[in-house]
Amino acid sequence: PHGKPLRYDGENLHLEPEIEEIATFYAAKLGTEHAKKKTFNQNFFADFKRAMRKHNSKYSGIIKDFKKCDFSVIRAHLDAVKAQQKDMRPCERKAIREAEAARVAKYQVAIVDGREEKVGNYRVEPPGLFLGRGEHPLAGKVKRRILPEDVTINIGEQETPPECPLPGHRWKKIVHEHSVTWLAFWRDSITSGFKYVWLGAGSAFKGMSDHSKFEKARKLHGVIGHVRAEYRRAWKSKDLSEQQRAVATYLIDVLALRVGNEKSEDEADTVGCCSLRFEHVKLERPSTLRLDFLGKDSIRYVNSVSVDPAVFACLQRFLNGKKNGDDVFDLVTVTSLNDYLRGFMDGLSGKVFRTYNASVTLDRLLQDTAGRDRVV
DNA sequence: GGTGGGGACTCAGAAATGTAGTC
DNA sequence: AGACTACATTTCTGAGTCCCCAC
Repeated sequence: PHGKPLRYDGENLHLEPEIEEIATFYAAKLGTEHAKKKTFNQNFFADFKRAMRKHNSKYSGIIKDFKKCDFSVIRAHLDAVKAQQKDMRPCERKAIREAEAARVAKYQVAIVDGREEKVGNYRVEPPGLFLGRGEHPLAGKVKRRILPEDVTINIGEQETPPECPLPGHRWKKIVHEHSVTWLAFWRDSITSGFKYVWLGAGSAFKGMSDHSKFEKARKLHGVIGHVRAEYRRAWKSKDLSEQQRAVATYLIDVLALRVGNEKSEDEADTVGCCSLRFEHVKLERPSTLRLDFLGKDSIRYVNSVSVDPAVFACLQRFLNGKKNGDDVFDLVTVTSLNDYLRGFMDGLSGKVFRTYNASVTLDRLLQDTAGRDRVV
């Protein structure tokens, strides 16, 4: 606790440590795009008030209006701490950095099947405000502190589990899973999703996995002709769901779209191929498809492509009678699409097309530059 | 068979940190 | 030598994919 007050309606309020910490999370985000968003501020303030009630804060009945909260004293303190670090002499800063590196060194490696491997993320995520990308409904919520009691450790039966770093605490569970590659996991307090500790990208597990990914893409090269012939045929199918599946496959193949799984209400509204809706698609005669949607990470995708006339006719049928909010591919699910793709080749799924597409593109660019005295 | 949640993995943008060049 | 800065690299963690299994 730094003891710096929150200014509220012109008064200095010295918050209890737990409350002060949350106020400090917000102060750290002042001036960022996050703190300009309504959802972010609303979620933060709701959690801030909830924390005050939970800790029986004496300010619980006082702090009621977000607009009267002024975090600038706390922010000034954070800025001062940063400036102080910056003002340190380089040799001093270096010494601190080296001491910290020595302290964490033992957490950065793991022995796997007798080999020493680098660990990727060896720290749990610290508490703070959930940021999220785009218009995330949960942005600004307080992400709680992860304690040893939240963490499951995966280690060999014969090995001594790592010592719990917090005195008086213990790990949630010690397991010996041989079919997975994670070293530890906990659940995220905001999304309730899994958060894992993995080995580094250079580890054997990650390397083998990457290798098999590219081998799969290479294998797709062998059957892509068959896949294409098959989906072209299915554009003319009498079965509308088959038509939809064939057009979706075409878009994934030609435009390298992501498959587009369903998302829940408490996530940002983003889409991929199978979740495209009426409002994301425009058809322009004679045969231009115009796509405009928010994809992964709420990155906008805008593209106009000339498509096969048969695809254009299919899309006209799919959109017929639909309105905003309706799925373009209402008869296709990601599961059904991947089941269909697996019929062509073991392990084939929508994702493989993106790896394949990128690999073919890189290969072509390398061919194009070959022989021309260029560094690539 | 369709659906829905659990679970484990990759992908990827933002933020933090490091480095090299210039004054 | 140090400050300043632009650019590169690394870290962090949120956002996807996909498979499994129960109902």
